[in-house]
Amino acid sequence: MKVKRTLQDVEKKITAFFLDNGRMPSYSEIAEIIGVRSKSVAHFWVAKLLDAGILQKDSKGFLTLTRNPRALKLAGEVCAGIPVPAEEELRDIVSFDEYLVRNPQNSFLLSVTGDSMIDAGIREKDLVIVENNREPKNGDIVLAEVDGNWTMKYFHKKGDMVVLEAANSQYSTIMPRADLRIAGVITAVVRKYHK
Amino acid sequence: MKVKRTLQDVEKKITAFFLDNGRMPSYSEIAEIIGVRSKSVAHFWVAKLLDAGILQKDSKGFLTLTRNPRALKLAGEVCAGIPVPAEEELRDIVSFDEYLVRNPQNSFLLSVTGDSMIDAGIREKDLVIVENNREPKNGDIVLAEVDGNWTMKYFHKKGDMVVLEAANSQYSTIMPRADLRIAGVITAVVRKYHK
DNA sequence: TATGATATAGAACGATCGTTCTATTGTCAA
DNA sequence: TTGACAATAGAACGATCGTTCTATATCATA
Repeated sequence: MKVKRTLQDVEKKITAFFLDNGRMPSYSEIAEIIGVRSKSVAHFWVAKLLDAGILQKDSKGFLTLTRNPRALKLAGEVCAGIPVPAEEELRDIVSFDEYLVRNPQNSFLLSVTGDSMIDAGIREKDLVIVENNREPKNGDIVLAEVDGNWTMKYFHKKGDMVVLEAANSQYSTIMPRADLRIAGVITAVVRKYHK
Repeated sequence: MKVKRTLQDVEKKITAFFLDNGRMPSYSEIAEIIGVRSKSVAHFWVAKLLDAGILQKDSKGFLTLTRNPRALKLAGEVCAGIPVPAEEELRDIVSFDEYLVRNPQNSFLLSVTGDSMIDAGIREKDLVIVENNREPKNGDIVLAEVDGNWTMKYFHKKGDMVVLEAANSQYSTIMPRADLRIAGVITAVVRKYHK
């Protein structure tokens, strides 16, 4: 009933602990989760992981994960034959939370209803991230109150005239009166298949 | 030059530390970041935050943040007048990383080129999350190699016959031969405006 | 001004931390 | 079988942790 412990095993268990608890385990806890009774054994394995570059220590000597455990690999690294986007921006995506939301305090989520933005690729049940306290620019998609209903429209401003335009030919362009209320600007769209 | 310290000030500084360092600060560090010289002062303020429910302690006594600092508010809580989706699923979204990616190890990112899925709301420069090691079902969008090119298509299987269909009327339906390669199933789409 | 509440400083305490040491066990190749 | 190395156990150490204490400074209000 002997099991051979590998670097990957230990890494996975520490990563799992981090994801579960939101912090790194102490050496006592590492000993516990890898199934040994001595802290020095945990120290022994952590030294290996540090040596392999899988773990790091920050400036205060605390253990940290070298790579974001939720980071996704890029296509080019995974599957030869798939064209590599090679966009520099992509290399920095380690967290969708950071990538999608610039200003968490001033943003909120909205589940899309209706088809007024279908031609812009925004569909029913998509989630949109709306950021308030942001000045809409021409061509932005905004969340606005029109005739008592909240909808999403393209925003255009010509001089002092504001025009709200749907991305759906079945809707007509709207030129609201003074009581226009704009709740925010859509900064991102996410859609999940396979719930 | 006296500044009045408030609960919100301290909360913000601790949250900022957590976001920067990926861990909670020690009491010494809290004293440092709020600008006092004594650990007991940090303890004094942490006690207040614990009392207010802004901070918590986990089972081991370690400080943790009560709420995810990156979590987005739901529309209904933020802006009265905006229709509340009231979908139960929405209440659990605290992290896009967790929400979008079920299986980080077997998923990768791809930047979309081409317009073959435009009618499915997947546009050029969108990011799609592709999960391999998943059996495609009818109606799924898959990443497949067709005639030496990688494209995204709807997947349909009728008996033993596999049909790949674009979501763009300008493309014809493809019924590949035996050398069909499917790299994975698209599980999510994200689009960011305002880079 | 007097008084109480609030906020800060600094010292002290036991507990736990990370680290290091010795000793023992297990594994595999010579 | 034997020797070399890897892996584990357990004890010990100083350092830092979180906590608690007393004492002082600041502020609002009576």
